[in-house]
Amino acid sequence: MLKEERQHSIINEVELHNRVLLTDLAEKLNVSIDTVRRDVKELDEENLLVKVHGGAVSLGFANHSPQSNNVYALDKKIAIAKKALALLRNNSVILIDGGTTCLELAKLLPTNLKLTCFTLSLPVAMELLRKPNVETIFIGGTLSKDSQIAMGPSAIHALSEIKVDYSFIGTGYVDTEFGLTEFDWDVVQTKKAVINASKKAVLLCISEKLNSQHRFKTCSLNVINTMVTELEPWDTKLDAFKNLNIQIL
Amino acid sequence: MLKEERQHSIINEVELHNRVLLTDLAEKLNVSIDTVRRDVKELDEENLLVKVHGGAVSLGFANHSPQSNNVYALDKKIAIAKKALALLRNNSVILIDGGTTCLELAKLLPTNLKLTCFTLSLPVAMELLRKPNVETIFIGGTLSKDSQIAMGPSAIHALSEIKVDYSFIGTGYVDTEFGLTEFDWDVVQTKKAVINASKKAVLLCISEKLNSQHRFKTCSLNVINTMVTELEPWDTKLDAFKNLNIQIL
DNA sequence: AATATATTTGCAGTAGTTTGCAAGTTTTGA
DNA sequence: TCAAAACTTGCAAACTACTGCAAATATATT
Repeated sequence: MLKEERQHSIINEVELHNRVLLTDLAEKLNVSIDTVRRDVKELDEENLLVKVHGGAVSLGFANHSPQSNNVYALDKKIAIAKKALALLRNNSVILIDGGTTCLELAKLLPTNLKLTCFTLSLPVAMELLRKPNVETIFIGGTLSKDSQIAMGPSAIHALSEIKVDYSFIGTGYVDTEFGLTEFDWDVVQTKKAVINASKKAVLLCISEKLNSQHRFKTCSLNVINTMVTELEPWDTKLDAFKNLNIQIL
Repeated sequence: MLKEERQHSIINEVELHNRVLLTDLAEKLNVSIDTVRRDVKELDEENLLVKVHGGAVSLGFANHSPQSNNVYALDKKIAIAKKALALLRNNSVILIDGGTTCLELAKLLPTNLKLTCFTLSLPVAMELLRKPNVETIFIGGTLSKDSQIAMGPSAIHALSEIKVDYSFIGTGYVDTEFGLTEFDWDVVQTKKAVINASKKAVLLCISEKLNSQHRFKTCSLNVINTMVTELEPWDTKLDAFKNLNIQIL
């Protein structure tokens, strides 16, 4: 096997799984660990990956800095996603909804966490495929052009046949009185089906959305088991939600 | 054997397999390794391949940066996709399979063409969402990490409930005797379901794949209605396929 | 056709790379 | 803090590359 081939495989492996161990590479490529070490060192010097102790990580993974994709309040959404991670256990069966906050959750799933993960969202699915220990199942349906989410009867029907441990959902608007509301009727129908398909529903929601409403209602707040915001639990903005028997993270 | 001839063989070999060893070339071409070395050096200087220690790699392969997703024989695949477009009419209901050739078809769909389009492939779905007049329906299922395609029982079941006008499919290997074959068993099961879900099946296939086989059979060539390659219809490589009642584009 | 000129090819010796191993040092995580 | 794992360095064996040269082949000229 040529050196170039080997290095190409290493790049592929790193890009696919975000990280890789030198020992695994050596075994897979049938060369000594020294050779792999030298290869990774060269690739690091060419800025094709980042070498770390014991292995290598992809460039995208190494850059913890918020990249080119400018998401509104990305730092808050990342904070929310990190908190939500605490709910996950090995071998959980979960569902991740669409939206930028849920996408951050998908991105931040640890590579060593074993999960079965359903989703309706194309971008979330793309991220989940990068996680070596996550089995990803896409709920099929008609795709919405702007939200990139599967919707419609077939998606709702597919959801009726599953029951996941946790679903992580976003919402357009949330309010103590009206609950979760949306601008779009189809989105509401799909989110209802998602909530029905889950033992526990976890709402991921930045504080800007608290106390806002729109025209179509997804559900009342009492069907939500856990709400995750970027705020500290004792923040006064959350007071109104604490009386509703919701776990607040 | 003329020098030109030999160098042409070397280029072919490198492009087809992405890499080649000087020792193998010397043996195959019945010349000394020095001669091959000089040939490869010249070809490298002409930027027709990249010489590396012990062999040579193709241009696309050499630049193993993950960002520039270099597709093998992209120009041929684009040519195939353009030909396949001729089959489409407004309001057709079609299915586009995964694979790089099918992805090119999705990219090249005219923005004014009205279609209902099913797919199992995440990258194809991403492209279809960019087309304003295409209604995209994703066939859900367990997503494969390397092919980024929905597979498994639920995908096969979802396929059993539809019948599209045309399905555009790729294949790993194709041969007049053995038909369409694949490396992967699950892929074969899914492709079978795709073909059953379509009134007409269109095979998109670069000429390099003609007359090659692998271990699992998708279907015989007689269930394929149309075959699209980058070759001219009168190319002799297609002669063997013309006796099989297949439309050739 | 015969000769001169240029190119190509294979060989041999030398120079340079790559690889795996071993000994010693550093980092990591409990 | 300690033990395990990972890293560094130097080295020898195997492999690959380059150089110059002579024989073989091709091309051009008379």
